Amino acid sequence: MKLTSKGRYAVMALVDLARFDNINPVSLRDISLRQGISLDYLEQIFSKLKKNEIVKSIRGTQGGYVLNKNPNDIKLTNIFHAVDEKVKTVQCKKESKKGCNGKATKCITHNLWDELEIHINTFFENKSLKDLLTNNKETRV
Amino acid sequence: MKLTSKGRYAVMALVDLARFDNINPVSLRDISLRQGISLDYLEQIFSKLKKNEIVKSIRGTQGGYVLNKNPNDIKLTNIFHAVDEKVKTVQCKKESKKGCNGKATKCITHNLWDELEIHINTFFENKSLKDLLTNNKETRV
DNA sequence: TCTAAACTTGACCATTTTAGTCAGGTATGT
DNA sequence: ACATACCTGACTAAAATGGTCAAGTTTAGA
Ligand code: FES
Ligand code: FES
Repeated sequence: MKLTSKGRYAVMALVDLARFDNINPVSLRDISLRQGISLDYLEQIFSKLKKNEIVKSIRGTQGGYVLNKNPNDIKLTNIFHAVDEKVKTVQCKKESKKGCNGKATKCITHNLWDELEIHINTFFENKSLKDLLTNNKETRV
Repeated sequence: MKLTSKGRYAVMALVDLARFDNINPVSLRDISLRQGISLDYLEQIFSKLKKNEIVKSIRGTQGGYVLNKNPNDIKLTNIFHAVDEKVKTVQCKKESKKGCNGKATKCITHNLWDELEIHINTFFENKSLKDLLTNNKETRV
């Protein structure tokens, strides 16, 4: 169980973006420099964030990206979903009656993974970009 | 974020083992057949479980594996730790003062990943093998 | 109008991880 | 003796990861 850097970078970059978003759009080059993330990689990530309407782009000189929603309305769930960072704990298809072992019944640990998935998603749903802006906040779920 | 099948199988196999453990040791071959896990792979996994004193082995004919502790005392944490399934959310070294970006300060999302790690580990610590034995139990953390 | 900044797209790739397999062992109950 | 079952280490195909590279298009500003 781990977190890939695509999701990690996406959140990082959005926090950075939210901070500097006040007046002008923020260029990826700036984010790249401030956060130490490869520019080319950022472009891939923001392409997805844009498709999912989390950010808007402004082309041309002085262009950049802008949040497309209120930081309070951007949940971590949305971000992860946008960059295909999937919290996948069950192995089987959820709709299917079949188990992950190909047998006709769900495996003996199915319920466990399902619970875990809920547990993690709850965390992500309760956390918005705004929560991350105030740096030293104590948040317990 | 995902779960690898090594950890998944370990839990599966241990639940199976706990169920059939009453009188005789349980052979990996049986677990392999019942759960649809490759025997060779199971051997790797049980080798680690044994090193971590979660199971005991009994060699020879009619041999097999036996739990080394009360199911109530085997937490998911222990199992995952045994098979090197790591819940690693922060990227940086925890002890180090350096951030994941190599800079002198922790990155702007460090606290978030740290909270997440705690959140997940809490789940694993509160869940024992015994909890998994009664199949249709409702457990909410 | 020209140019540089910045977004856009898609192909490409090296490395690492995963999920095993294979080939040999060794111990032991019957 | 011999079958059963544990034990160990080496090996590997396939997928995921974490990028890079190249070739655009758009637009503000000089
Ligand atoms: S995870 Fe759903 S059947 Fe095994
Ligand atoms: S995760 Fe700890 S500094 Fe980035």
